[in-house]
Amino acid sequence: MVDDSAKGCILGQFRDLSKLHAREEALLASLEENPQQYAPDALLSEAGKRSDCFYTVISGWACAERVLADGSRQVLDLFMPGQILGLREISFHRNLCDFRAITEVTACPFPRRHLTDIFDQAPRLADLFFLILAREQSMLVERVINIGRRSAAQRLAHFLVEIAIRTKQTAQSLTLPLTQSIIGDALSLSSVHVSRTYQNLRELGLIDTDNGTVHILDLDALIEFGGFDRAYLETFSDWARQAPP
Amino acid sequence: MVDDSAKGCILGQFRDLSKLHAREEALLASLEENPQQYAPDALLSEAGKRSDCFYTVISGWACAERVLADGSRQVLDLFMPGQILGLREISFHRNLCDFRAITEVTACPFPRRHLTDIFDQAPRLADLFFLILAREQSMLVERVINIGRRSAAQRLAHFLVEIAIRTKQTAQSLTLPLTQSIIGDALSLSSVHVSRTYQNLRELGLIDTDNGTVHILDLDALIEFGGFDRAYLETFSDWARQAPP
DNA sequence: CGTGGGGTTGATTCTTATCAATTCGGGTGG
DNA sequence: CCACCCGAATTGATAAGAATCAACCCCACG
Repeated sequence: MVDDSAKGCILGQFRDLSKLHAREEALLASLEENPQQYAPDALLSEAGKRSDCFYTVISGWACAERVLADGSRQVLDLFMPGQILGLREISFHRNLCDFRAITEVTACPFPRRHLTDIFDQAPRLADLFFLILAREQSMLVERVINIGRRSAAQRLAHFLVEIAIRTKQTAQSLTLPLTQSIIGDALSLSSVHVSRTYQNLRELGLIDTDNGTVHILDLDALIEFGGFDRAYLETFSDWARQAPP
Repeated sequence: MVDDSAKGCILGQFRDLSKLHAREEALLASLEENPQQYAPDALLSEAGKRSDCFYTVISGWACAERVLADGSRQVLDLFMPGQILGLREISFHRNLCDFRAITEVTACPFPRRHLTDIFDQAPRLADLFFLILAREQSMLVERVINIGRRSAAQRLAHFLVEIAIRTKQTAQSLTLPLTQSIIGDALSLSSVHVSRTYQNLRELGLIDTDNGTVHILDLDALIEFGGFDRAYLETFSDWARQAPP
């Protein structure tokens, strides 16, 4: 169980992975000392620019995106409260993609160097960051498969299930602050086709929609239909060094 | 410059990232003590199975793939000598995808636990593994963009450039031990369409092919055409703790 | 009341998949 | 050395899925 104090901060996902010491929790909390506000559509960080920050998302939704030469856009990840944004960029001294606020966002930037300090002071947290990075990678793998191998309807079904599980809105009604255009850019579909595909899923009796909320009528059927496999979000290994007593 | 002793072992990519101590090099070398042979098409490791190994590839090509319920296949990564295979699976106790030899492969399995030992004994190597994982993730991002947003011809162009750069076959002729069917599964195209697309690129004067080797007639044009950006393979940050003197 | 962004609908076009037949090339066995 | 075989590559014909273009609706907001 994640207690309430972990809402809207990154402790939650770390606690999912391992029991933490007070000192480790304090170190993680130190990443969230400098909250900033970002308006919808604002860039937290821009492709091609030198960047030496990560961000933790406190509230709101953000995304990683890449805009191609022809103006088309691919949304690469969605970030929700409690997630770390920009980790993968650490390998490079220039950003490879944009990070953009979707809704009003509160996020805490912290310098890359801070992460090495943390690794120094709590080597075991390095393991956990490693796990988190690996898990993000698995989500990208699902994205490749979703975009590469599934029909529009399956893609959307898979996407909705992923969001439902990630936001723990297991109940039927799912609030998405996403326009169909953003969903299209995430699933490599045109916004027009997202609209038709919603209709399609409604006709199949899998979901119902009204105005920004999606009602999942039959979660199991949606999971089945979208070829969704919970494994990549839920079953974690016990690799990582244990906390000393 | 990478000296010859780093050919076919993972030292090469670590040295690209940072200067290493003899002790660190010895630790890395300890990952490559147990070479195994795999026939073409053999599975190193299978989706859904419990797994607690990584592999370093010594020779030959391998891939990560996922086979869907309907029998279609998505190739997720290609692995060449000197690369580490299976890192991302560390988050999970079951494999999320297959790892398969494409050619005859020599690879060294080593247990996950070994990695924590290394992190204990050389914390700075943890940073470098972190960087490598992040870089792999960036390659996946390019894959998403390639599959999601580019035409078949651009995809193939991008793919060929990536392979050329990764294998350092900068010269015009590029040897690929890949059937068009595998290329199709990697680019989310049918094998038939890969054939037509090759033809397309030949007509554009960008490449020429004969029997498993591709001649890149105009690398710059191919890069331009495929929308390729070297950044994700080449410019690395200097994050990571420095070697103590 | 206008205005504008998001969503819906219809008509058409484009890209790529699919299916089927044929060719090519390397390896094998007689 | 030749006949055969098999997997890979090519070619052609057709079909499906999604993009694009354009019009229109709805509604929140000034």
